[in-house]
Amino acid sequence: MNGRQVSSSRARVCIQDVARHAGVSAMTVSRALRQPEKVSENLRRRVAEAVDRVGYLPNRIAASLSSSRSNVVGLILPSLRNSLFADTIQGISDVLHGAGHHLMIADSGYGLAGEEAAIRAFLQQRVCGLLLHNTWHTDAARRLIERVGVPVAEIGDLTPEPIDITVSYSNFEAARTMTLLLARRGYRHIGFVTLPLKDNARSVERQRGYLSAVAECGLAADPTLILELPSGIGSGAKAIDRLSEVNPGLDAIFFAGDVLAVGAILECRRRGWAVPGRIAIASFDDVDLLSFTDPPVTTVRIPRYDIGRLSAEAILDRVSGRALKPVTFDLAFQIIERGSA
Amino acid sequence: MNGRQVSSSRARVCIQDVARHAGVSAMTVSRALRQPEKVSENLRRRVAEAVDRVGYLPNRIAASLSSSRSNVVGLILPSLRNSLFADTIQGISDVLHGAGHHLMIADSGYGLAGEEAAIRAFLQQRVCGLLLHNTWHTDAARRLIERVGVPVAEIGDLTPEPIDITVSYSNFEAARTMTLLLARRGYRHIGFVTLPLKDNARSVERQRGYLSAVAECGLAADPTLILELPSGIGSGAKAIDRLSEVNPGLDAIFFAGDVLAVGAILECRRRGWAVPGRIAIASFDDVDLLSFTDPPVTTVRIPRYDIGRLSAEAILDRVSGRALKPVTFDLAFQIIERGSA
DNA sequence: ACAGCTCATGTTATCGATACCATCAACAAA
DNA sequence: TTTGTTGATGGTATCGATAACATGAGCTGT
Repeated sequence: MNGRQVSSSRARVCIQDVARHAGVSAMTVSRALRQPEKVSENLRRRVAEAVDRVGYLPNRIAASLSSSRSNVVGLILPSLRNSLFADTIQGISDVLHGAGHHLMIADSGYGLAGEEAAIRAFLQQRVCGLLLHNTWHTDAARRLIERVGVPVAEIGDLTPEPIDITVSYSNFEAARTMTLLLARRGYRHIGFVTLPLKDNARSVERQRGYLSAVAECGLAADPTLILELPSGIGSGAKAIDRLSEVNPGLDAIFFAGDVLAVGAILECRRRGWAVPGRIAIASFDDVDLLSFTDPPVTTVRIPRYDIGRLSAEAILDRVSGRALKPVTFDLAFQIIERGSA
Repeated sequence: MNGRQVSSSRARVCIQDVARHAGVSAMTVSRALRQPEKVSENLRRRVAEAVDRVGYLPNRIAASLSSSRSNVVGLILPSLRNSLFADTIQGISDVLHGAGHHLMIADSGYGLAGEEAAIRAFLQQRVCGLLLHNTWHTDAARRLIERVGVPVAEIGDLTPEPIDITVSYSNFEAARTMTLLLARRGYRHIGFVTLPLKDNARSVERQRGYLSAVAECGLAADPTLILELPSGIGSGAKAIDRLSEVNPGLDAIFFAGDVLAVGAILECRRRGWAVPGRIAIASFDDVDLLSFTDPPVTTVRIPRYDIGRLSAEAILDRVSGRALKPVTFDLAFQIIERGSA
């Protein structure tokens, strides 16, 4: 007897104890719980009884080790603070929990190195799938994932070099489409405000979309029309300030993310500028607030909940062997035309 | 040889393989990785080399089972969609990941039964600690937690019957204080808008705080001044509508949560009502938007990030044995006086 | 020079469940 | 009656790491 330390107070109940109480073997208990249809009616009842008599809580850690099968999916986001991710998380969670799986969350701190660290940590936890919001990754991260062979879904953007599954929309097309809309409406000096570009494929793609549209329309690609600002409402006001100062002819601004546009609307009102009379405003991401401002803001709506739901489903399909090959879901974004442009 | 199915393609590397390559025992590898100071300089190097030659990823599942120690903390929120929780999650995550721990998240769907299910699931995953936003729980949930003996921190409110650790602020006092402020400012017909009360201790406490303040000031506890509405900006406008219709004398509204107040501000502007001239508005939770509206909104600021940080720290202290007893952190809320009241 | 220590490393049993195979009863087919 | 088949249950090795103890080399002090 190799008496390993056992915290005496709380008696850990294991499957053996249940087996004893039910007068069967551990194996049978395991089966009765996981494949009730495989055991006799009678046994099923006896086991169920024993389970709650002794207060048995199956040990998923042991089950995972034994079956080399995990029921945890890891999600890595740039930041947990950004409320835009909330819908996606809910979509993921709804699917996973509905299927008896669990969700682990980490943030990359908006950095590739941070993402790699999180991936490594999750692989050590033996997650059965990974959901990555980033589409840029370090080489080491890609190698790790490939070597382990874990299913991965990238959900932040469509990408030319997917690791595996992709469930997203085209940031490029979304930004391009919105810019074209502004041009079609007759705006000729369209400012563009982007969130930080560093390590952020989505921001870069949106900017490319803007530039592409501008070129298509034969408008000047004036670098003074572009501004990179940190997230937050305050940045909206700052953008109005800076862009209009340098570009007197400015007649529209496309805010490529977050709640920037709300700040801009408020700032315009403060200045007494008519929107869209004096300046038009467009946004990215349909935060519900945008429909309540005066005027309500024209924006790109992203199917965030669905991205979460579908990506989780794709991962589960892979985990369960129902699907085997990489797939790409190109979810449609939607332009919501409101009064601001 | 009991050939268990092994997916042949991806060779799982285990500690034994590292040991072989380094010419030492598995135990030594384990030590070299976890307690480098316990092995010779020389070995440390050889093991490190072997680790990345063979591409070893420690299996935390096996480690947990073997040591009966987990490095995963479970967090249960009423909903993942609510962006108010984002700061708290970030606080928790920062602490946990800084200590090599992980975060599992589930939502209770704003229901006690949902919470119990999530707790049970997390205990099966053998989390080393639980963070609960609710302070109301089913009896079964309380029994489960007690029997397992896992450290728990309740973070949504201070409570007279804590399970264990509490890290929060007093919803009652916060609401009471704000209501008193309004009364002191001379408002006599103070409306109160609450989020749904069902299964939600926080909402109930806030309402109690309001009622307590109203009573203290000798104002009438008029039930027509109280309105229960679902979350969302739209509810703000609806509240203005309904309350002012029934109560012509209404001179202030205290919105006890979420972004309700923003909707109200926007609605007032639409109606051309002066704030606070025609009606004063106060809010709960300092969403940054509230400081950008016109007028900016007087509100209660909750130290959400700190709640996350401190609760995670408290759990880790308990897990590591540094702390043993239940504690309560009563974090101060803060009244932010702005122009709306 | 030898008991007594310390420090580095190895051996073995174990955590709790599951995969795989063995077994055995009941029953159908020949 | 015998063989084959099906269905229910049990036995044993195993997943991959770690705790606890064992070992053995090098060192100290008297």
